Amino acid sequence: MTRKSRGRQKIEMTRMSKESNLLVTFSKRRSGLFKKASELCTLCSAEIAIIVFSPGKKVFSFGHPCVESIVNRYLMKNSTPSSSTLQLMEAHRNASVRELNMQLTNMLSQLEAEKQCGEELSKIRKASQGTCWWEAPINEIGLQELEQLKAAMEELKKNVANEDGEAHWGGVKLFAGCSWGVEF
Amino acid sequence: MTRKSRGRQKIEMTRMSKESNLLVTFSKRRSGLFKKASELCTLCSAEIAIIVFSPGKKVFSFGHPCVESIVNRYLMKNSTPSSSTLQLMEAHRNASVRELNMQLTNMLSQLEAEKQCGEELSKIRKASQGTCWWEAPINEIGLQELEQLKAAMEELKKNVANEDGEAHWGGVKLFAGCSWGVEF
DNA sequence: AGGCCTATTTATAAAAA
DNA sequence: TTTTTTATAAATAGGCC
Repeated sequence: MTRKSRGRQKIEMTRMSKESNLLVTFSKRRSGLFKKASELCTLCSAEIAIIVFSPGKKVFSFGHPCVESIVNRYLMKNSTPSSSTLQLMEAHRNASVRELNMQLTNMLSQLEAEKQCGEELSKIRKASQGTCWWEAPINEIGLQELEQLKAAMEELKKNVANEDGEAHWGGVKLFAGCSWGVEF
Repeated sequence: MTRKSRGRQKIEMTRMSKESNLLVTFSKRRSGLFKKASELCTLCSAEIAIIVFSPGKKVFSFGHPCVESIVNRYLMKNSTPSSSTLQLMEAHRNASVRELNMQLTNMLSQLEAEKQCGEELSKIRKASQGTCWWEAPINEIGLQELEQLKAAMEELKKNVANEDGEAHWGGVKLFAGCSWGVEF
């Protein structure tokens, strides 16, 4: 009787040369991997997440109890301000930061206008001091605080515009941008 | 001759009852799982990340080329505004959002002061219109824009204070908070 | 892709080191 | 804990549907 098959053959542990073989092996071994994972989960009460990108960039995943919860727990443990964990957040917020930057530019011109407005008021009040009976008392602190606000926002604008992704303001890291999406 | 061992025995696929056995099996099968994963990577040019939490909550991971890059790619693909992917970002930014809220409160009082300042100016200008030779021309647009800015910031403040984690402003999602950390 | 088959290679349970 | 041993259970390469 002729052998129906030579049975399982030993293979060299390098990238498989035949693309057709590679595809079928990928499929078989991927399911084997997921099976091993699920066995480890049930036998030992382990929690496992597996993410696989195929040679064709398709994504497969296994998770017990689910991928997200395990990945989040993992990222929580490993998150430090400068770690690459933040890269995801950066990517998600980049558009938002640009938006914020634009809004800040708008706010700055608004505040510039307000400052000039305040200066006019100051001039007028000085010039007319004690001469106009109708002049109400005005809080002197307004202009001073406005100056501080303007300086602070200019600092913020400069830092947000930095390209190193580590903007600071007064020694405090700017942790995330915000998209305001308002038209003044 | 007496058998030295009965060899590998079939086991039931449920949580192992003997804790000592469970520990040994976890260790062996975990390394077996990681070996299978690395073989799949080399044979098929796959990219794999595995995160394992042991029964004792210790974390083990395998990644080729590295866990972070694969997890990030996975999260990118699966991120939708309402998905639990955002929970991580939420957690990272919650403190920052509180800070932002505080800053906005400060800015609002600043702007309130500026608005009153502008109103005083308006009054004064109206009252002294054409009567004071030293009055410089003042840009009327300042106050109007200030009103808009104030309304917009109040809206933002209200939305940032929302606890559903989905603040909006003018229909645009607030995608991330920002910690300014400035003292006015 | 997803099963089935067979012969063979691998993984591993149990015990001991 | 990891490693070794032994004997056996599982996984799988290469076919073929």
